[in-house]
Amino acid sequence: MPAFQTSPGMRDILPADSARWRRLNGVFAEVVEAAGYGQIITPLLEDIGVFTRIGDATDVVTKEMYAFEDLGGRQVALRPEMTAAVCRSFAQHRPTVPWKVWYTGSNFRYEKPQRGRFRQFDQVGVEVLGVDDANLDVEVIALASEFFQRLGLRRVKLIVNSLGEPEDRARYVEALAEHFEQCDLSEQSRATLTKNPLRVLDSKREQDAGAIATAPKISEFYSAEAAEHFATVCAGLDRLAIDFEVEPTLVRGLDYYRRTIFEFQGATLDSAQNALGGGGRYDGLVEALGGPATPGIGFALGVDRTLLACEDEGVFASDDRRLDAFVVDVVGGGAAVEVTAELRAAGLAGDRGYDNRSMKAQMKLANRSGAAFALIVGEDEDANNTVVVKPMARDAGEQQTIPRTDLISHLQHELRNLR
RNA sequence: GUGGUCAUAGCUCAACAGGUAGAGCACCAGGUUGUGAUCCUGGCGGUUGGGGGUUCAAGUCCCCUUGGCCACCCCA
Repeated sequence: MPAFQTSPGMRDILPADSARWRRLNGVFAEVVEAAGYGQIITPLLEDIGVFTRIGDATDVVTKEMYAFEDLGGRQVALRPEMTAAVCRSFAQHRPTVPWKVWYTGSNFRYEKPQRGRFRQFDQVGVEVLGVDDANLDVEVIALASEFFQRLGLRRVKLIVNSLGEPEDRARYVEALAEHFEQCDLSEQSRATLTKNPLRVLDSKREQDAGAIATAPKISEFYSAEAAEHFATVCAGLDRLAIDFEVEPTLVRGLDYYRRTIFEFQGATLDSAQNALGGGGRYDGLVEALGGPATPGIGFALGVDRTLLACEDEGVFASDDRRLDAFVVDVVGGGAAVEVTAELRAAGLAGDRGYDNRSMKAQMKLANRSGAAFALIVGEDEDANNTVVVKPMARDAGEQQTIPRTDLISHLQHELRNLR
């Protein structure tokens, strides 16, 4: 019963998990940097208008924002997503296009937490501004796909769809509303219908299944350009041998999407929150934020959910931390301080015991640390300028007494033999 | 926001129909006066999430509250 604990939906990522966290970020950075993307770091806090001005009617911006007035009287919000912030940045700095950026960081949404859903959650993602080419859509989807592959995930399902041009989408929404009006929808879907008919397609309730199955299809409303754009995307994915399914009911959450949209689902995730990530085109978003008319596309992947999927697929088999050496300081003198510093200066990973604890206690620490060698500094060693080097592995041979001057080169030699 | 469910030691969990809280793991120490991982012995550790009520007596029953989990919703 601690006096304080993390606020609901927020948590500490402790060392055991943060290593995986770092690995995921590392893999992502490798994949996207190799494709010409540069990292962008934007503030956690933005003018609230960055998120509201785009006219999004979703819960994300209407009900779930951490919004408040700062001490200067500005209306601000913790970012609930990254895309709008990146577009704001584009409109502010007007970089030359194509502008290809990637990011990693936290977002905030005031939702009720459950498995795979937190109030502070991390995403990695990319955004590209200023390119209309459908082949870019292919590239962006391929990058996410490559990232999952590189992580070691095998059972990630890709679904894609196109919402058509804005006019196509508008006509479709109208037709959809008309259709659903005549159906016996669930109460919740009826409420959704008045806000955004598209999202009724997302309903998982059985009562709505029939109405959704008989609903008009977006593909019937595509203009020639939209149809061609989408066909190019599908052909490109085929060409790269990326498995995907066209899912006509995929609409994605945020309202600003146009044309290509896609989502990655964890096939193994036994959870309601199985969307690992998704994205799409949002031509028009930059303009809505006061910039020039600029096409855009991107995706965001949930770090927590991707890590859950990794867990389920057993991707991280062995990730225990390993030290090269652990210094056991029996005399509590300066020798151990020097030895530890020399280790680290030589680029070896080393820790040590403190508080003059018994040799036995410190050996236990050495064992627990996973160090390859224990370096014992006792009375004799301190007096003779030597260190006992003891291999910790079960069958790694006898310990040796080594002169301090030879310690580092001896260790480096021994470590090489271990690998 | 709605619904369900749960809350006991640092962790995982016990405690018959209300009788005054226990185990494993972890941690610490000793067995081994300079040596871990095994083994043995011992130790530390809890106002049973918080508050109120019923009762001679509440971890156990009732109410409120806080938090976790799961689902709806929403979405990553």
